[in-house]
Amino acid sequence: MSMEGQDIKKAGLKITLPRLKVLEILEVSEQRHMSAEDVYKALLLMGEDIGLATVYRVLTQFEDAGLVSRLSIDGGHAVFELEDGVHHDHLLCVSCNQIEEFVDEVIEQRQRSIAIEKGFKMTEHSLYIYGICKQCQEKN
Amino acid sequence: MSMEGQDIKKAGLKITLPRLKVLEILEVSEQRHMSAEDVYKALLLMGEDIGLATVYRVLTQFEDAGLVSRLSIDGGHAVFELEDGVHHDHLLCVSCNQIEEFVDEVIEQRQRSIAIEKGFKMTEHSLYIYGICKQCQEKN
DNA sequence: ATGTATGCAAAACATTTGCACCTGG
DNA sequence: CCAGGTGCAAATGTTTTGCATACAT
Repeated sequence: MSMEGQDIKKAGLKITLPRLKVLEILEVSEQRHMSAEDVYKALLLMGEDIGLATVYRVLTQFEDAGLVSRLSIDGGHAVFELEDGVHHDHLLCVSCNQIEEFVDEVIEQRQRSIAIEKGFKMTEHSLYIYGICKQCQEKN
Repeated sequence: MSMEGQDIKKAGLKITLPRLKVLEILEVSEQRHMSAEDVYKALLLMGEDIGLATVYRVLTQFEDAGLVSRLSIDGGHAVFELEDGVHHDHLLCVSCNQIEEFVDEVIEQRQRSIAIEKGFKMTEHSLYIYGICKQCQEKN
């Protein structure tokens, strides 16, 4: 029995099989960024019979608990990643949908300044850089 | 007959009443950022009987033509703004949904550098700062 | 005339919710 | 035991699409 039950309990949630399995998928999956559908399919492959609605509910609860964070890709669907406590932004390949992460303190600082200039109390921000990754450029 | 017909024609589109009216709404409306639904309702108020599907189609065509740009707010629905040729990013008030614009050359430059560092050929980027605007802060 | 554009209703899509049943502590 | 969790199906909200009709050039 792994340790992640603790995280779930700390979030005020009961340790149930669906919640353990969703967390496990996020941890063991080769892809760091997964949609609810991705998680659902991975669970099916594992032989777990967990409904898609439950996957959505669990991911939302995990988000509220700070265990995962939700990225909203270009208006369309959401993807989730395990929260590691380190804020970062994302680069997305529009060709292969690969996602890379980056941290840039200059941008963070400018954002804070802009919010202050405009009289906003910043609650969060989202920055996505879209482009074609190295591998996809080489492919053409 | 206003001049905007030219823009529509340049985009390779026929000058039709729905297209002229949608463009007019975007130009005369007090709100610079409008959802398809907002445009649709404004048309109804004007007494124009234009279908919502047509509004979506026209806005998408205008986007392709570079006449408007589409913002994807926080995963949910899209809003459109007239394209003025000057790139800018957005600050959104999470309380009153007001949208402000800003331009920051430092952030633009850092984004370009990051794309290069990561081997990406940047195609576009989106940056949204969420927060509580001055007026909403004062209200509480 | 004829290729486009439009309106309507239906479909699509991601996500959420109501409700009866199940289950963890 | 029983509050909370789950599965399923139906509802949601936004956007898209099929198709028959109407219109711009």
